[in-house]
Amino acid sequence: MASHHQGGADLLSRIALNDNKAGMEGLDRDKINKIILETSKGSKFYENELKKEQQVNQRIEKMMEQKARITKEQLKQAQAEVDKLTCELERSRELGRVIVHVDMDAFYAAVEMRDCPELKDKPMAVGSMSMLSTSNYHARRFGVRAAMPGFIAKKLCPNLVIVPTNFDKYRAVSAQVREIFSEYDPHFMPMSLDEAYLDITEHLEQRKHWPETMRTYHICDAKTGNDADRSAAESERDELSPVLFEDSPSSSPSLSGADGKAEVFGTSAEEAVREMRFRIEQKTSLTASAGIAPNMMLAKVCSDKNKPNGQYRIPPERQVVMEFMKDLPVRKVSGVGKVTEKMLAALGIVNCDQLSQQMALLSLLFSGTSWHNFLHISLGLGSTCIERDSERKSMSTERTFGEMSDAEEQYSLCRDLCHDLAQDLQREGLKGKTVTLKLKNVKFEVKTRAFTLQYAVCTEEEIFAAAKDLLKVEIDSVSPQPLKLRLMGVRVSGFISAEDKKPLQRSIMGFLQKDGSDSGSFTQCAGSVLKLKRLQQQQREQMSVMAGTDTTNNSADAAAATQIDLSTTNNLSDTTSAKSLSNTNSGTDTTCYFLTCPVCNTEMKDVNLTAFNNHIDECLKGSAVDNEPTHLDVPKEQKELNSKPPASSSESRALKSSSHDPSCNEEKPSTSISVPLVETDEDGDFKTPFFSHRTKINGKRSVISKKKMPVCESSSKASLTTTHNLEAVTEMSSDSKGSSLTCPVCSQPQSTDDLTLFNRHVDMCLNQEVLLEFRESHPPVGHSDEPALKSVRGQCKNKNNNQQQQQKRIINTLV
DNA sequence: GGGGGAAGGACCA
DNA sequence: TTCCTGGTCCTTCCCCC
Repeated sequence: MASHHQGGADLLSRIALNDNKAGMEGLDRDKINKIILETSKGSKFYENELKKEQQVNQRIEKMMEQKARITKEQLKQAQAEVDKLTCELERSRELGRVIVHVDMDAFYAAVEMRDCPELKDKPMAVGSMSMLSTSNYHARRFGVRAAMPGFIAKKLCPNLVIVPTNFDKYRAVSAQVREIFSEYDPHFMPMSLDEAYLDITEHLEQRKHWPETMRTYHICDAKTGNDADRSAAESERDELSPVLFEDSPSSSPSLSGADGKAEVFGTSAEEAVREMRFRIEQKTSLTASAGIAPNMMLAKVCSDKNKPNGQYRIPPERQVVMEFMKDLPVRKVSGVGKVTEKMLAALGIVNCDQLSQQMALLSLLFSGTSWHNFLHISLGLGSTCIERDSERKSMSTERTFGEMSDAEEQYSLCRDLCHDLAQDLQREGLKGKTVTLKLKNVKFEVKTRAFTLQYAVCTEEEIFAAAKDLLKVEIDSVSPQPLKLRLMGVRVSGFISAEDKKPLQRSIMGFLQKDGSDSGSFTQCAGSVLKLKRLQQQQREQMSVMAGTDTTNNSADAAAATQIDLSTTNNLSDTTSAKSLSNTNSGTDTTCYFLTCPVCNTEMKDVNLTAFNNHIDECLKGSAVDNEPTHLDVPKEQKELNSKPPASSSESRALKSSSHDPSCNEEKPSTSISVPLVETDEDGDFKTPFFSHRTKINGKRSVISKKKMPVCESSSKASLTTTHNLEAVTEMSSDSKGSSLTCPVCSQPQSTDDLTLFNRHVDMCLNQEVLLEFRESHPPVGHSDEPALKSVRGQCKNKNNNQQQQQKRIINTLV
């Protein structure tokens, strides 16, 4: 390995030159590594790399210890398992598909050189002083390569020209190339702007019957007509290619047939791919390399084989495949990076032949997925099915900057990131439930902190609400020291499926999104109350519609929304809006609610808690999940409205403090927990999470668990926490920017310097006083040892478990 | 032991 | 002086049934 040549550089395989790239052969590695080391040494980045390197070394040490403990017997057994699996894999080996991997040569650099011919003789790279995206082949001679910071590249090659990236241009060229791809495989799979997998099996089938005219391309005609501004560059095309790729094993068709006007391509796979590359070059003046093989793994390796401007094919014969794999260094395989390479090297495994020799050992040292992957590689197996339109799993945005220690600045940046991300998400119509904050401190240590909401989000306010809480925890954890950051990123994942997306959230968010969002936190709070009031008004209107005839999809939304309305308001002073729906009687138990049975999903209008609990008990006893309850008169329409009963994050808190569950007795945590969650409501978008109908849950778990919510215990209590904050906020906003305000519960003035602290205080008061009162006035129906009810509670708790876990973590950090 | 979330890391272009 | 960005997948840990 390169790094071994360096004295004491054993730890630096991470930082040393990686000559895995095309065009990097035969360099003076020692000299290059020396420069890289000298330039890097002492930097925070270097220190961090050193640390990571040591971690890898420790992993290797552990692995070697493990290896030493392996007995012959174990090895024999493992070998048997490997053999068995090998047989199965062999049997299912598929050689029938023709998979092509196409990779544009030094793409960004090539585009820049094409458009600026004076660059073509110079070593150049695309990127900045901090990071290069790619380099041309002149620069590679100096050891300059992608993923290298520009300032180091400059040390290696003082004459290096660094051109800033121009993604719009690359995207445009990429679109041209993809147009060609789609003619060979309409379902091709783009991997990046410059790379794609194609399955040309069908194309070849048709191609067999094509007349020669359909396989004939004229050397200049194929060029696009809309590139007038590029004509100068194009005129130099013929000179460009050889300069770009001096020692290339060129098979460039346009050059080989330069004297002829037209080129006729054959019907074989090689000819089809050669034609495709020819057309790419004609259209863009850029060259591409390609690999043709029976599967994606092999095709990818092949495309690198004759790079640049070349192609390589592995025919669909097992023997040839195995022969090809034998000498292939494992590092050449996509998915084997420097860490895996180093770990395998420690076991004496460098090429794929050795890999297959050591499979039994590997099966004992690596996880199932890992060694199965190794086995696939060693057999030359890979995916033969190009996964079309695979769904995106996450979306994120991140930014690197100079040291940033000011918390205000950090929050502001966080909001900016959320803004950008929200735009991206909305552009793709995505909503996700998990918000992850990524932080890199000035020592290059990366931290991620995630929070999973019970509902999917996509707006700036929603994402920021979660992200800023995560950020706050991190800032607080080092306080009074400042958090010194160099990167911040925000990610949203856990996208809900199209099915889940449909009814509820969209329509509720729809109500709210009609309003523009304000920027200051106080005005946002005020705005949130206004929005809430408007929502309540809308819900009232919809309620009356529902009570009448209309029970379409929207009504389901409205019903859910109405429930939120009730559960968030009916227990506190602002009963004005709730009155129209709940008859607030003086008696404790007679208050009527609009509720959903967690067992049978039936919605009940104007029921009191006792009746409702009785209903639940009946449902549970009969375990008649889908039976219609007969003891409560429920209008038919309402039953259709219950696809998404609401639950609030506060509910989990309320549950947690339930005095009936011994494990849920920590009053304090449950109050602190609510802080970050309640704060997330500030934008006025409804933050109250819902139990969503996840198909998985529907399919697998008991029906009870999917929507359990002992209403007397959770909904009503939840409302306390949710509402008081809005009220607090109301006061605050009316108070403009006063520095103190009165707690609505204990009536004591509180500082408003920190909204979080204020909310925490109110939560505490509520949980201590109001909840107790509430419990007294609403004793749970039945006794706590009544099995049915217990079970409901238990499962309810379950449902909120993960959130609680997260909350606990936050508390721990806060405390 | 399995499921699921969180956190961190490997790897890719 | 200065070491990216955006994505996926995997592993490990933890908690709960």
